[in-house]
Amino acid sequence: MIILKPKVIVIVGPTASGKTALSIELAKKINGEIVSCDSMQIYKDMDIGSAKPSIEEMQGIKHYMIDIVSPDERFSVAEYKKQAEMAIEEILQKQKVPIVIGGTGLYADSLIYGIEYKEVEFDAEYRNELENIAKEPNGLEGLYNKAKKLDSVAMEKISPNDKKRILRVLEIYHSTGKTKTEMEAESRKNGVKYDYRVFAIDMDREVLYERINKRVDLMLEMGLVEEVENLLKKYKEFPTAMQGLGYKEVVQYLNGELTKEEMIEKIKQETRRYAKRQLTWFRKNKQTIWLDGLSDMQNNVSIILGGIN
RNA sequence: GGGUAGGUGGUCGAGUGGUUAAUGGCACCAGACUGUAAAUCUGGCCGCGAGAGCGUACGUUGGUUCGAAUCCAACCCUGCCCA
Repeated sequence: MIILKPKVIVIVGPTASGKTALSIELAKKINGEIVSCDSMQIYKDMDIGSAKPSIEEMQGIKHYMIDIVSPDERFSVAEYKKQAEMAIEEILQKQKVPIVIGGTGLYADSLIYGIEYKEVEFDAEYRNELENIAKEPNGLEGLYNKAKKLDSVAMEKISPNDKKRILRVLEIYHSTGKTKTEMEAESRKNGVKYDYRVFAIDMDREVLYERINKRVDLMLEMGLVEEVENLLKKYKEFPTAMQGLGYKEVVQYLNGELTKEEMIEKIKQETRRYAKRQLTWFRKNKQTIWLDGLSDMQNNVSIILGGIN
């Protein structure tokens, strides 16, 4: 007898494509609960800028993976994967349908492909050391070559300019004694735990960009600047949280590096570019069923219902 | 009205007689992506063509020249200064 893996619905899509509304509609219809897949909504006190769904919007549907870490803590995909799977398990135990929803492709893939992240200690001192070397003239080039000697396979895909990934290759080796390539091979060993059904929302690019622009204006009206001011007051450091779109620009504005108009334009522009990158990511998965964000929501719900049977 | 600086590809901005379809930045498009991912990086980017290539381009119209975005003339427009 074949044991079927439990079904898990995944809905991805660029910012401002209507994921929240669709997911809640769907959850109501199929007795589902929502697992957020968003690298910024995990942070507490970052509500407006991360477009977190409000209590009213949630309409009583339980949401997981929102407000789970403090902005002054370091977070990572590995952490996400672990906790999100626990959430999925919990929902399944309740005989409900897990709906993973969000725009962070890396996080979504960690679930969809069942990537197992082995323990890798974060060594702040080593990171620092590497950062300093990278700052020197030809420093990055040296690190690139060093990484290439360690793991030429991984480095084939990494540009000599890609500091972040070069550092990562070195860090992995530094703290585990294994290469990134070895780690990746191990990470896929266990296979996928659930029967993921992936849907992605797309929409006319121009309309999407319009919606993004409007949403940024709305965020400002809702008090994004005040939100950032409060964050800065409340927390001392932001190892990962301040990478969030909208947040770093407001900080620049508060520091006098940008005028208000420049800040607004920059947030809009960066958000548009981000949306484009998200779409690129989602296109990679050929199993994905695409939805048109501009078509009727009930229609999209039906497509999803059809896609999970 | 006088003087002066200028008008370059979607935009900003180099280029001052020929390897110039025109450096670069930005936007835009496409792509990559396994522990910072709303991050980081790569490629393309006048039109047509798979390509060789062809066509059209540096305010306008003429001119000089074997050859002009680059020199000359007139005109149009913009900024600044003086009236």
